[in-house]
Amino acid sequence: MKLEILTRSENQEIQNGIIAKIRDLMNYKNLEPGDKLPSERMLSDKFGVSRNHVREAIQKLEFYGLLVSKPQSGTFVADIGQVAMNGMMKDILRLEEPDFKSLVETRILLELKTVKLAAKRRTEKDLEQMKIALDAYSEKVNNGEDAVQEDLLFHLAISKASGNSTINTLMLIITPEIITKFEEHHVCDKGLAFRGIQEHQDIYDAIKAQNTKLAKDKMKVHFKTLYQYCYNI
Amino acid sequence: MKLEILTRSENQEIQNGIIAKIRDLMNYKNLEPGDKLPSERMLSDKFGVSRNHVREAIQKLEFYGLLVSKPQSGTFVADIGQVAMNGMMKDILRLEEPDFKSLVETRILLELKTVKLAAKRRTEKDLEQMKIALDAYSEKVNNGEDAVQEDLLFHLAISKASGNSTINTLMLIITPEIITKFEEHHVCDKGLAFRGIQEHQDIYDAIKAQNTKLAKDKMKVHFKTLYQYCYNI
DNA sequence: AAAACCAATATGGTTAACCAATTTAAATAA
DNA sequence: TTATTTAAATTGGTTAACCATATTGGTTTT
Repeated sequence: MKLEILTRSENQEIQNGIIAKIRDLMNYKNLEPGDKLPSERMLSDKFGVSRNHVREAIQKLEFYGLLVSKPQSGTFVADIGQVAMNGMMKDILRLEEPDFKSLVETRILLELKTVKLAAKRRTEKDLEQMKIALDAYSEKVNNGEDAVQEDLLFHLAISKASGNSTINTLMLIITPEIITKFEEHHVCDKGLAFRGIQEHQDIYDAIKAQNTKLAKDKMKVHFKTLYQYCYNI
Repeated sequence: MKLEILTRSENQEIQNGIIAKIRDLMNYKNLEPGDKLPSERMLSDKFGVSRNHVREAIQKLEFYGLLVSKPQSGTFVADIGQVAMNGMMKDILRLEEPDFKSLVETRILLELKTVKLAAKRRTEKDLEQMKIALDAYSEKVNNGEDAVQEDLLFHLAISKASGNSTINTLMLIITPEIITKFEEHHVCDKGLAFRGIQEHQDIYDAIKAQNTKLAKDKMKVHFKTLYQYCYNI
């Protein structure tokens, strides 16, 4: 419970500590792109932490594209200059848990653009998938059940229809957070859900008709309540 | 070299395989939100893979918010329904390496909105940071050096000034990929870079003046060349 | 002197053993 | 029978040992 959160943030702290030490080392040694980092064992020894922690820190930096590990060879500085390296390190270290408002704001701005792309590029198969998600949502709502998941799945189907794999990935990253926060803040009441059926249908129709402007407008309507909620919190 | 990529994609494959097996197990056992997954040892035994692989797969699913691990207790299905669970699992398994076009497209749509937020919310400290990044860029370009990193750092400073932590995180995720692809595709020639100085200055001035519309327009100008390049590739 | 070869070393990745804490259930007391 | 205590088993996390291979330095051969 509370301990779990504590240890988790503690872990985050020591991992960030290691990342900071790696950054300092890279600056001190003036490591340039392509240069090799000391081995994981040396780093764990020098920093006085376990090799696993070093590995995890390196993997995180690898995720952000700052390092590249080659098996049986070493870990290398990615092809990114020292300035960008320091700047991104700083950002990564200051990464905070995204707040609800910024999540919703980002989702809205992403989806308003995504729905236009979807209307432009959707294939027949995309339409099928969206229809399935739409029906699943309607059924849940009509049965008086909670339908937050089906709601988000419909929106994910749209992002997939946008034909933009990056957007799809980003939506995938923020969606679970949104679901969690939605349920925390009790965003979706029954009335909202019922209205949602028609709104979803409108969006679907606009995408099917490949009417980009209408699709965006309908999405705007759909987000109206959420938008107000977001800016009054 | 090529082997490295091969083994990497192989790893990806077995990890995806494990994720698929976890999904099947969850469906077969009808696991609901809050239910406990079999222990890592049991899973590694049942699937015939090492416990580390199971752990990594679980951690990936944890990153996407589908599972929650509690120390000395177990791994639990997140508070997300079976429908959403299956949908997201499917998406995660089909995650592909983002292509250049979708990366650029996403960056443009994100930044056109971000710059407006930045113009609205920027603090004095944000301005300072942006100025530093701006000067660093100018200096590199005037010295005839490559300035892709400094360019991106300026844009990251904008996203930070937007006051939206989620956008900042997403930008942070796609930036390294963009840098890499830029250098692969040789997007930035000298002429472009020189023009970039004035364009950056214009954007900075607009943000400083808190003129949201102007800021967006100047950003559009800045992206014009990139935009064309992106849609003619 | 230069090139080719080989063994020794160093490296990231993998597997197995270990730990602290939590959960479970059995034993005991009421 | 029920409530309480306690000990054993289970769990995710951590540490240490192990593996296959790329790299390196020296040796030999041409």
